[in-house]
Amino acid sequence: MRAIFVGNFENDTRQSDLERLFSKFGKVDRVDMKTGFAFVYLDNDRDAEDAIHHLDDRPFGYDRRRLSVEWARGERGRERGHHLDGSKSVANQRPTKTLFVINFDPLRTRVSDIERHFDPYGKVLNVRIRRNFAFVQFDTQEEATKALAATHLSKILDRVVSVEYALRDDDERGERRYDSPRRGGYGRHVDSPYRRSPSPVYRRRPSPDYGRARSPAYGRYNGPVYDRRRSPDYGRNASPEYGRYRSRSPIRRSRT
DNA sequence: GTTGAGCGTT
Repeated sequence: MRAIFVGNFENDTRQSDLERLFSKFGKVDRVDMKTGFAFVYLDNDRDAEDAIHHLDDRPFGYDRRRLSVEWARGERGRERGHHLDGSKSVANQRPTKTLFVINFDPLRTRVSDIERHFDPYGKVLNVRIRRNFAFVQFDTQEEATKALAATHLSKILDRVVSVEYALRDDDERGERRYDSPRRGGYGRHVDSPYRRSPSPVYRRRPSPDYGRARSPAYGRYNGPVYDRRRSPDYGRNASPEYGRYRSRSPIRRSRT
């Protein structure tokens, strides 16, 4: 089952919209909704071909933008056993009571939604959303494990989510941080004459800052973006300058 | 125009 790439739909297009659209051509296995594009899986590749032929370049949605529909490029789009759970296939080894949840709709999903979603599987102690992912902490490992099994690839607000064990359990979070400056002596790697990191740590992908206001530059305005329909202002245009890296200009002024 | 976001701070 190959993945079909779908692009150029409106930003408020939902997974179910695509599901509905593609289901006319065959059984939809799943839709992996990303931002601005999505991957659709039809059980039958023949049906997929069919869908591609019929849907590519076809006006869709309120704005009647022309969809881009084609076979997904890249390895992940090809057959290769499908660990296409959206995960990096290197899910976490070590079970933790805190689960890492990703791929929900970062704009609409709230803590309460996630909480409600995981609640049936145990006592949820804490839910935190950060950017495009969330952490759900359970009281016990059993609950967490059970919850993971039950919710991985389940839908939250219409989006299929990936659930994994978090790298760090909420419990064990940085107890060692500012514990006490130089106690014991596990700081042998810190006393180098150089600063911690001399070179600017390359940020990983410039992942969008969901939840936070991304200064202009995120999402080009192809025209009026406020009258799409619905509420013109979700309140996220506030905070004009959220970034500290506001001045990326060469004002490095090496201390003189 | 777009091809798979990935581990957090009180």
